[in-house]
Amino acid sequence: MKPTLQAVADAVGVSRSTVSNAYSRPDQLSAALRERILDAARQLGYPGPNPTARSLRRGFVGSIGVLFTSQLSYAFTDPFAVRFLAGVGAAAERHGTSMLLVPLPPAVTDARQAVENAAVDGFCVYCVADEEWALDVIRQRGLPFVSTAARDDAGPDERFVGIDERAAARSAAAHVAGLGHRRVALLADSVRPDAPAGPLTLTGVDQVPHPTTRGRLSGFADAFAEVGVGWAELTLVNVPGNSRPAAAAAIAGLFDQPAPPTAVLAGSDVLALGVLDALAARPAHDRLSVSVTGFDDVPEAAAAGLTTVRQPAEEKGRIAAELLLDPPADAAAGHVLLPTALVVRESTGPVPRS
Amino acid sequence: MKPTLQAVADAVGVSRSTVSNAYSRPDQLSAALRERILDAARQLGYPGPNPTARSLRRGFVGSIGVLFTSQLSYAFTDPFAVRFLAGVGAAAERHGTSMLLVPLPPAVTDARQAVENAAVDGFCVYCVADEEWALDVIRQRGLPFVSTAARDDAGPDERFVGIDERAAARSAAAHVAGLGHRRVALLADSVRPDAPAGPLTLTGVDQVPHPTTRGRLSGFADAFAEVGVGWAELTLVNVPGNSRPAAAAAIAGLFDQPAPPTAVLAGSDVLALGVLDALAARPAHDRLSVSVTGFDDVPEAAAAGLTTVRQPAEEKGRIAAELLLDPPADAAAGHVLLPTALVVRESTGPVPRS
DNA sequence: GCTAGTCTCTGTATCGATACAGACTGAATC
DNA sequence: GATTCAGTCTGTATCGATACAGAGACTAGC
Repeated sequence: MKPTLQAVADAVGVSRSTVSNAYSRPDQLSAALRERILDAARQLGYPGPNPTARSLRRGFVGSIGVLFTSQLSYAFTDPFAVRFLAGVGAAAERHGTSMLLVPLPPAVTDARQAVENAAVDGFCVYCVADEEWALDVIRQRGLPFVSTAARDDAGPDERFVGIDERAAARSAAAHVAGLGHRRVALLADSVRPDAPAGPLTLTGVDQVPHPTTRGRLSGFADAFAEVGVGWAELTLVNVPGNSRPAAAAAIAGLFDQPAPPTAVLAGSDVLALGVLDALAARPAHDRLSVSVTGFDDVPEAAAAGLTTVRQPAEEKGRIAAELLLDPPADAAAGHVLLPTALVVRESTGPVPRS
Repeated sequence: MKPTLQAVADAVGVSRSTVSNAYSRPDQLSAALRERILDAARQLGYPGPNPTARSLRRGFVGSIGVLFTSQLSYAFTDPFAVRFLAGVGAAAERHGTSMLLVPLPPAVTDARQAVENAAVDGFCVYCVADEEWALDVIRQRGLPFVSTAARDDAGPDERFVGIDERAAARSAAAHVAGLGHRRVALLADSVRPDAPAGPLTLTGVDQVPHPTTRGRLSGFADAFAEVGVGWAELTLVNVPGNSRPAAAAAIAGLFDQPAPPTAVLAGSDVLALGVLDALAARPAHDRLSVSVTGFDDVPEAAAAGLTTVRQPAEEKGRIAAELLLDPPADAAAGHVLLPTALVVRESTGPVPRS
């Protein structure tokens, strides 16, 4: 058994408080005694104050949780998520705070427990799918958090960093619409919680529970409504999970239909790259005639010539962590909107005449 | 103030133990009482057992630390490190364990503290630079750990997962030597703790403190010794920090010398890609005539046509976490050597005649 | 009717530290 | 010589839970 503070105190013949002070408040005792104590501690093999006990007594932990409302493994697969993490890490580094990555089991009950058990001082919630339950747990625990999705029911003191999803998505769709495309597929991750992969019919975009996805799909719809293409005429495709293979699989059947889409608007670059993968496996005709857009502008998008919407990834993470670690006094400053930009590359072009 | 277990116990009129059992050991009380307790807890807004207090009492935390002996920000910049993390994450996910990423301040004293204060049950130490001090702290704390660098002074029960660095590096160097190269530069991160960027003279490879770097440089040297090129004839170049720009900057001056190297062997893909960046900024002649090899085989290496040594990144992370989370009974099984393979691409070719 | 055994629930000790009020000492001030 | 004060150190209460031994009540078995 490792010795405790008490053991060191006994060895030196001082009180426990004094040993504690030797570690945590050196100004509270003479330098000589402090040296004697640290020497004795070394000699006994005392590992230093127990971090858990310290946290309990002090009332804070010194680490923040990062929550991905999807399998943790996905987080490392999506370059955007990785850049986001890098941003959080940079801010954490500056504050001397650690980051706890909490994997969420698939079953909601277990996932709730995971969030309940996380020893952290607050959460950065990176929103992928439906995370309302996670926010509930965090609120219940009374912990502060920063979300990356704008939610209507957000309380006044709930912090947020993100983009105007709807306007950003609209810019991409307007570009595609401007190129003449009218038969269009919209591709998104987890449109509905338990929907299967592939085409999905919804009466309206308001049926999409996740605010980020809903925002992007709304933006897409806006731009097409403007050129006379209604929601019902757009093909909505669900992908369960934000990964290239999943997107490729979900979209595959679409191009064999009688009147296939001439453009695919994806809710993320990872999905869009999956679409390009699927197209690459098809005859050259398809490959060249279908326009594809993504969202995020990850490094791979540039390499693939993907038209996409750029949003600042690292900054998003950095700001999320900073909003969490030193909250602005002004509530309005707790709500940060980042700029986006449409990046046009080779993956979009005019509708081919056929 | 949030209510505690005691508050719930008082409200229901039972003992604290019983409330605790309602959460942690449902089989210890009747279903009816349990429901009553949980109801009361809901009503009072009790956030559930405090994770810190629970950890203290139970004696374990339920999370493992991942230590990068470099700025945490770098970890997200190196695709190999990201894949490693993904592997750790996958294993952690299966075990229901969280991952704590601990940023290390530049000053060693502060860094030691960071490791001392981390509330974790053990560490995966991803080795980049010198981390002997970190291992000391971990040993002092009596925590288990898994290292990715083979060290000579490792105790019998110290776990390890890695590759035969020397043999792997040798295979790359032998390939380059076989192509006829004799004027060669070796590029590595943090060859010596405080050495500046650029060429560095060492009397021998044994002067390199970090075991991984030493292993790789030894392997490079082995292959060239075999074709009659001694250590003194090789140009050793130090890069402070494992990043593309740092590598590009460190190597830049080399090609303006009278007899520039015809090949550069880098200790990692990130460094090698930096060398390619530097070459891309030079006249076509240089670009085409210098052979470059990397190490790791990150996805970007394939895209860049980089000849490199492949090692399984995710598996390394996964196995590291598994060795930590359920240690093999047999000590020998705690020492895992992964396979490597030389991947020849376009970045290496015969020495140009000039 | 008595002993055993099972279910529930309680009470006390404990995990390992930090906070805070106060005691003591010796020097400086008037 | 009394007062003040800074500098050190101690003692007790506390952070919020879980472990474990054991007390009662109740059912079974003989």
